[in-house]
Amino acid sequence: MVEQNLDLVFRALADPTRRAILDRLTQGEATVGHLAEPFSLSFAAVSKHLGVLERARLVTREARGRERMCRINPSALRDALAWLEAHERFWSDRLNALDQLVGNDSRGER
Amino acid sequence: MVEQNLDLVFRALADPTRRAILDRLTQGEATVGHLAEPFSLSFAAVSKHLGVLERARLVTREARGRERMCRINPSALRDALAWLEAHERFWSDRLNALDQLVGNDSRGER
DNA sequence: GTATTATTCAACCCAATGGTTGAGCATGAG
DNA sequence: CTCATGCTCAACCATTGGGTTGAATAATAC
Repeated sequence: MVEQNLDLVFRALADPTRRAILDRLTQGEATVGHLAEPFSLSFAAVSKHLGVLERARLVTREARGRERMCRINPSALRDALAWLEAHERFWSDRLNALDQLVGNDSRGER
Repeated sequence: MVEQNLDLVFRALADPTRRAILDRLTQGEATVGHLAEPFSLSFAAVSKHLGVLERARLVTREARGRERMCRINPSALRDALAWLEAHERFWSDRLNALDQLVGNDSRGER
């Protein structure tokens, strides 16, 4: 997994519209038009967002007639998850250690 | 956990310098100057990066004498992890289902 | 007190982002 | 064939982002 991929993936995830699109796509594939509906955005804007997701390899677009079917790209997801899991594991350990150090259960506090 | 926090966290993670800083901080707290060393960047640039990480609540800076000690912020981390874990779990399930559907083990392929 | 060190702030530059609109291009419908 | 549909592309605009430099602040060293 290349460092640069992480840039693209995290940047892609940093936008609420794009996260909403991803959420929507977890319910199944959808056309660009269908994906655009919920947003008060121009068609082209949504198309651009899909471009960002596609470049991050989080989504694939496939021409189907004159429509474009979009779906989540599993293999790319694994790369991102690998990084996240590694850090999650490390940090979780560290957090537990910190909790003990502090001597209270500060989990979930804000 | 607010949507906007995710924006800040993911955006913060989208930069290789900032990820390197985080990696460095997992080995223990460090001053701004110490963190800046490995990079061929101005002091101010690193200070800015730390500002981004701080605003995302991934890092805290604490004045210690004339130095500023930086460390990873556990409680903020938990918020981000909650989101990541939820999606990881969902996607993992979906990926497994896809593997079975395709009828091969495509895990980790590129 | 003065000089030095550690860090931030402010102003600036340039490239990239997120948005718009309007034209362009296939494909499907009549 | 013609027209409408679905989508992308290109040009543009305003804002943000990452970087720089130089001045400002604050604590330590001498």
